[in-house]
Amino acid sequence: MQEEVFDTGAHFHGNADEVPDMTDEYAKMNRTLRSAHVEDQMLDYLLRNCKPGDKLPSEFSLAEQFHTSRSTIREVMKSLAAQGLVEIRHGSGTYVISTSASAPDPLHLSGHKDKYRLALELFDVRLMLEPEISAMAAELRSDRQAAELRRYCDETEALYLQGDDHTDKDIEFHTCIARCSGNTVVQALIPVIQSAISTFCNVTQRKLMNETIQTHRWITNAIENKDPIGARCAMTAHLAFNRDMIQKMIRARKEP
Amino acid sequence: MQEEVFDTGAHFHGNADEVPDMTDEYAKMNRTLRSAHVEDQMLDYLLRNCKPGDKLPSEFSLAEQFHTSRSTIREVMKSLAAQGLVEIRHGSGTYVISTSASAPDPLHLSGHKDKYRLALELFDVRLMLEPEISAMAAELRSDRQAAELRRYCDETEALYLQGDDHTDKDIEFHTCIARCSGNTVVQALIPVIQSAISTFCNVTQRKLMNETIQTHRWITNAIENKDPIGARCAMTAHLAFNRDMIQKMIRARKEP
DNA sequence: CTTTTGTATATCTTTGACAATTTCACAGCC
DNA sequence: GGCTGTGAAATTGTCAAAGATATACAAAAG
Repeated sequence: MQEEVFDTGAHFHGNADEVPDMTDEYAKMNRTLRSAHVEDQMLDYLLRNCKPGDKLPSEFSLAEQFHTSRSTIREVMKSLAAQGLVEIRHGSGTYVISTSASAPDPLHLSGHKDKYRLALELFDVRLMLEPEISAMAAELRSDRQAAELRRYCDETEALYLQGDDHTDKDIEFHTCIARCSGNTVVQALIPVIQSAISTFCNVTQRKLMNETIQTHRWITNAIENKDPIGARCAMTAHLAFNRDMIQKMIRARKEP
Repeated sequence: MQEEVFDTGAHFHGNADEVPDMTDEYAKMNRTLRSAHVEDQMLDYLLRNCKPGDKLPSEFSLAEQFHTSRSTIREVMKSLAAQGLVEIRHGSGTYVISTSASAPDPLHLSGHKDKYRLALELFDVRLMLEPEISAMAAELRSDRQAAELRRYCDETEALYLQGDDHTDKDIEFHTCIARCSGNTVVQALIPVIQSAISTFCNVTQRKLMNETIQTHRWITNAIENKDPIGARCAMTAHLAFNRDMIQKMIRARKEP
């Protein structure tokens, strides 16, 4: 009773003679390997719609939904399992372990002495990367990605109103922008940097959330309107505001 | 010709202390999954007997040596690839990336499909980070650091005149600038990015070295003169030149 | 209620075949 | 000689089908 939860982008499979040439979206991808594409989509889905503990559809079912073979699905799953994202239980099924694809501390930032200063440096790096990335995202985004960003805004606000922690959603939002930009390096970098901020520094404050929600919408609007300069400005403002917050915390701790 | 390099523990060598023939008994006794066992052995072998760059036997050959099927081998390889230990190249073979469990590829960039595009993305990231870092370095450098930069320039030129590879010195030079800036995050990031370029992309060309040496001196002079804007410009020019080189290589490969 | 049994479902493994890609030697040309 | 392209060989990628093995769950037996 597993519904079609995955949007494989490859519907309209009525003709059994031959898959013409994938689909419009596939055609854009320059003939990349099937498994890599499936893995990307799977990763997208895991990061977006899954909670730890969730059970994935069976391999057979996944193979059908992705219009591929069980072997391919198995190899993708093995890869995801090796990355610690899912766990495969023989005879039972495949389960989501974690929805953040980040290793604990790949850059060895944990040994830093002054956590405020580390936070400042991390925000400096973000200020170099993310405004530019946002501009690129505004130019290159797909319609589906724009909708995704908007959804993250809504979900973050919902978590805020509930009083829950929105750190993970925040990371996903910024990672999604990196994904829109098409730059896979930044895409890998953002979650590492951001989770380092939340893990080692813990400088989030509740009064920041309001700003976060508002500015995230601002950024989203700019990207949706394909306005690169606007996106760059909004992202710069967002990060600068947060950096200033930390700067003030440092001063407050040192002066009095 | 690939010899029998793997001791699968499942041969009929007649070692009494060693496990007796258990080609079929593995599953029964150990209860561990076949693929997990093969992966363990493979990992053992990689960590002990392999150097980065080594080519592994073909999947078919491995399947024979481990008394298993190609599918199982493939799944093991997918898992190892996801851990950044090996790289699988379609039509070519499987190659060792790293022999240490410590991540030399913490961002998992090795699995990228198109190495030219990856190089481009890496340079894009450097273009976001390093000009700014250079400007900071120009303001914050110490006298000893300036001398250090100058020494790197000399050493790089010496290597060039000898005809040796100067990749490592190049990485040290840029890392040193990051150190001057005081930002430890960028300092950790630069070597990762730059070694990824030289490891996964291998787009260095001898005619680039001349430009490298000249521009490195330009950058060094600006930092020495405490000229932030000059340092930013020089670094931008340096990276932009290299990025353009790659862009041309991509065009050359696609157009004809 | 507890234990056993049976059944359905899921993953694991094997086998065989073919497609896609890369590599390399070799012939042909300037 | 040096360059080019062409085709065979090697290698990974994908697909399909079948049986083996492990788990989950419900029904039956004690």
